Amino acid sequence: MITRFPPSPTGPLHIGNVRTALFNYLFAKKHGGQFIVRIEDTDKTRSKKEYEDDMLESLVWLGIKREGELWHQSERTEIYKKYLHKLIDDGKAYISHETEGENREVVRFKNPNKKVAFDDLIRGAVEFDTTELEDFIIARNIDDPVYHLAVVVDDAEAGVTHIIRGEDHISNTPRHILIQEALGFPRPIYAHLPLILASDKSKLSKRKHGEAVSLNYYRAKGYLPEAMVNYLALLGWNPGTEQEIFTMEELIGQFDLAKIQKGGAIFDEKKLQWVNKEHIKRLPPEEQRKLLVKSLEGEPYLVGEPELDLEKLPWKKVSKEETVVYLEKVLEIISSGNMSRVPLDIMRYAEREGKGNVLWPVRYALTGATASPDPFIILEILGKEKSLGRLEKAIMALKNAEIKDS
RNA sequence: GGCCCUAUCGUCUAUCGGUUAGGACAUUACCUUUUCAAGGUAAGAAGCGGAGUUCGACUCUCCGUAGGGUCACCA
Repeated sequence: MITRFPPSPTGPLHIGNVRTALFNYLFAKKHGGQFIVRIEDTDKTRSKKEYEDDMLESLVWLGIKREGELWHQSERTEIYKKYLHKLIDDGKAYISHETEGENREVVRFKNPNKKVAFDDLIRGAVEFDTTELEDFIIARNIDDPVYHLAVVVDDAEAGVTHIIRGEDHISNTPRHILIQEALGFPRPIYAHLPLILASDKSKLSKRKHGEAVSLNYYRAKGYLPEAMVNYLALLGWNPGTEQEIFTMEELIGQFDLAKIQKGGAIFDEKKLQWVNKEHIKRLPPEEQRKLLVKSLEGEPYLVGEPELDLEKLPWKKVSKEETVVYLEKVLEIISSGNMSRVPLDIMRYAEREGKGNVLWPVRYALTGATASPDPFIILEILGKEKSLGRLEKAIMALKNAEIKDS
């Protein structure tokens, strides 16, 4: 059993492609087969080496491991040429003299104009009448094959048994089957995946939906590879149980093409966030802390000056006067102690006075946010000077308010 | 428009003829003295419409309707 992922290096790796690669990988691994990758760079003007490198590196990051050698279609023109000649010699294709277009002598496939039916693993029986395809082009010239010819040849030569790809390819399938038949290749088993949709239910596309369609966008936002894999696996597939958080190994063990959805699925970053959070929780504490700190970079309440609402500063029923006392004590601890034992001292004090009474106003004074990570992390990120400054400011504000009140 | 595909809460989905239609994300409310990008409890929220098949349809068939994909010398 061999599955494949054939990206075209004309842009950064797309979320939809990631899922397609993942499903091919999971299916192959589940059945002890092989997962291969091949670069479809027959479009010489749009293909770029940097995109290829990015895609390959992305797969490594995700933990999707390819096997076998990496084919480049651009290096296989002699092979395609051989098959092109065979087709022409057999009368299954012919050189067509065009009156329009750049290339005057394209190679066209002689369409037998028949009905082509295939059993799709996800959709069941699908039938097309190929007549409307007419004598479609399979090469720009004898040295320059078009996608349809190249895929069929490569899949056959690589021994690909299962073609799992996006639904947008379903209408290409009859063409491919026709070429396979003309060349005497065996027919692989097809499975067409439902598309990943944007919130407007249209296919996710760079043109329409911008950066949010590329894996790099989410990677830069700090999402874990495990979370991307987990979430994407759940888009259009489910194990039939109520488990939602999976490791790659678990996915491989439970993956089943028969449980794939037929309709498209909208990509929901909110749920991705939740999946990501669940994976973070399963990490060792030091890793979690590192991630937390990293994710806080650029947080508005850390970068700019926090706006304080004095009413929110004291915890619950605590008065402003008492809050001032608590904050001044913390201020003292921070300015006198060395930073490494400050958290311990504050905690000890807070436990004596009531954790909420002390910790809440400290955290709020530092961030101006009613929800944020704990005060100690904030303290560490802000540093001694900045933290002291913010605490002093809060204390001053409280004192001024008291004067006004009385 | 032709061809193809699809159709359960806002979203991802369970259900393979008989269920108070289940779960998760999100939302809302409440709780929590807060080492908390948190946790807990609760609530609201769905079978596109119409025929048929059947004792019985979310589930099967057909017809509508809606949405999507595709119609390149791009992959």
